[in-house]
Amino acid sequence: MTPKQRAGEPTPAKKAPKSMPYEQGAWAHVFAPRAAGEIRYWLIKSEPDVFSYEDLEKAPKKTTCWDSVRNSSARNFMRDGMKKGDLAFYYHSNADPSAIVGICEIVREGYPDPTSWDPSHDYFDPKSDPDMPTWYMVDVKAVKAFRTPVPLQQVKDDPALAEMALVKVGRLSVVPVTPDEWAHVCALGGV
DNA sequence: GCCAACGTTGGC
DNA sequence: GCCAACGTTGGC
Repeated sequence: MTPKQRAGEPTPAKKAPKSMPYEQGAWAHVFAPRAAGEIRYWLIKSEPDVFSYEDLEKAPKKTTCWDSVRNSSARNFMRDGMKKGDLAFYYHSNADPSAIVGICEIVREGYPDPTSWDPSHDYFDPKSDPDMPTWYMVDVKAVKAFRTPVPLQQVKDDPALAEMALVKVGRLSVVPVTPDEWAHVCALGGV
C-alpha cells in the first residue's frame, strides 16, 4: 500500500480533519517521486539506555533492524518514505542531554516487523497478522559519529533549525529532515 | 515524578 | 461520527 497522494492544496470546501497524519500534511513531499539519485534525510530516536549509537557501531556489520516502532506515522515514514541509501540522524532521547549524536544509513527498505506478531515480545500487537502486517521496520547501519553531539537545546536555540520536525513534533520517533537542516546539523556536529 | 501533546479506543 | 478516557512519548 502507498500513502494517499495529495494533489495540491486541500479542498477549501472540505473541512480539514482535526488531526491530519503528518505524512499527509506538511511532510507529504517526503513520499513524492524522487529525482534520479536523490537522497532523503531522516531522524530516528533511540533511548541510549536501550540501544545507543555506540551499540549500533558495535553491532555485526554496524547494522540493526529498527524494530518495535508502534506509531503509524513513524511506520509510514519507514515503510513508504525511506529508500536504500537515505541517511538518518541518530538521536538519543531520554538522555542527559538528549542529543543528535551520529549518522546512519538506511541499508534495507521497509519490511514487516516480526516482533509485532511474537506474543512473547514486549511490543506484541495481537491485531498484526503476518499475512497483513501492521508494523514495518528498516535496517540501519552506523556511518559516522558526530565529533560534537548536538543537544536538543542547541537545536531549539538555532533559528535555522526552528522548523525541524524534531522540535515541531515532539513524540514522533521517526521524522523527516530537510537537506538544509541536514547540512546545518552536520556542520554543528563536526562531520 | 510530573505533565504536555498527542494517538487510540470504545461507548453512545 | 463525536468525544471522553486512557495510554504513550519524551522533555524537564
